[in-house]
Amino acid sequence: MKVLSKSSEYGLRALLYMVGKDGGQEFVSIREMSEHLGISFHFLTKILQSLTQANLLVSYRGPHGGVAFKVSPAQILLGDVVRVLEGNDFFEKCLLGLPGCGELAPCPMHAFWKEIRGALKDEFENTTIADMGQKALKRNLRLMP
Amino acid sequence: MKVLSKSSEYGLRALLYMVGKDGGQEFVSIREMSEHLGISFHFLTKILQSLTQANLLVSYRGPHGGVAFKVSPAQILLGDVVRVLEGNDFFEKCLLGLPGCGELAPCPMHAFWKEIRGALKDEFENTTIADMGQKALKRNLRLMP
DNA sequence: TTATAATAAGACAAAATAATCTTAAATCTT
DNA sequence: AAGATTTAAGATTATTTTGTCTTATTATAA
Repeated sequence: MKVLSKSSEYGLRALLYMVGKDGGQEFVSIREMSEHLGISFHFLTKILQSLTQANLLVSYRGPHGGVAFKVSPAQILLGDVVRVLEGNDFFEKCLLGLPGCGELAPCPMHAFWKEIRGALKDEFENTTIADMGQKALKRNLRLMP
Repeated sequence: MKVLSKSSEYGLRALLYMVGKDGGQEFVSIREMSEHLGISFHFLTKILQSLTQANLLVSYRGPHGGVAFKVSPAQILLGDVVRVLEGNDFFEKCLLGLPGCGELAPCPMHAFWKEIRGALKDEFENTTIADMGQKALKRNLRLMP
């Protein structure tokens, strides 16, 4: 049951790392993150570039460069992140992959999938990176393999 | 939010088609299904082979051959199908993909993911192919694109 | 101003998933 | 017995996702 792509997994873990570091105030080196989190540096760079282009982060080159939050982590929803990294229809897809599935022409799974999918969407649309970061920090939760 | 692989999508759709056809009594041609459902014949064949090898279906070659339920569709859980087609750990995976994530060493998402994942597992472990097929038949629900 | 450190961008490669093709084996019909 | 039909099995190809490598660009610092 793989819900998120590697891009989303890595992107979220990186953002949580950033919050955990200093509350998300200053530039964090991508190299440093890639090493601490056990993620390929170049791959992570591309993921964070997407988040930069989506105006969630800002980046800075040169010594002491890295990425920092452009929008406060208290205003970035988990849903915002996955929508950037996986597309806007992330929470809309049919469980059986049928293109036109919806209230008008539901597939056999539609009724119950709607519930589950809705619950996840709800969580993702009401939880911020800061919320998760707080929790992670307080209880010292894992961010790496 | 793609939860199931194409194999599972196709496999479930095929089983639902079989139930819808005659209540799952007689052999249904894979060719016929592939055409009705808009799925590649050879790919579907391989998927149904897996379900046959897992003893959920039986197959028969030659004219009027095909596949039929070995176990009654009223005794096949949705969970059984996806476990065959995607592996036994289907309902156990960490949202962030961290290998050891669990109660002892939870990731920041663990608490809420456990809930959602549990709800889905619950549905899959308490809903049979026959249940879904009944519903589909009654309301004439879609099985193809 | 030169060397160094860092991200940006895009080409390239590897791996996993999805789809197709070919040949074999089993079964039925005539 | 011969031919047609159908699944079985495995090889091959295509596509998508994931990961790596190289070169450029920007910034700092000596």
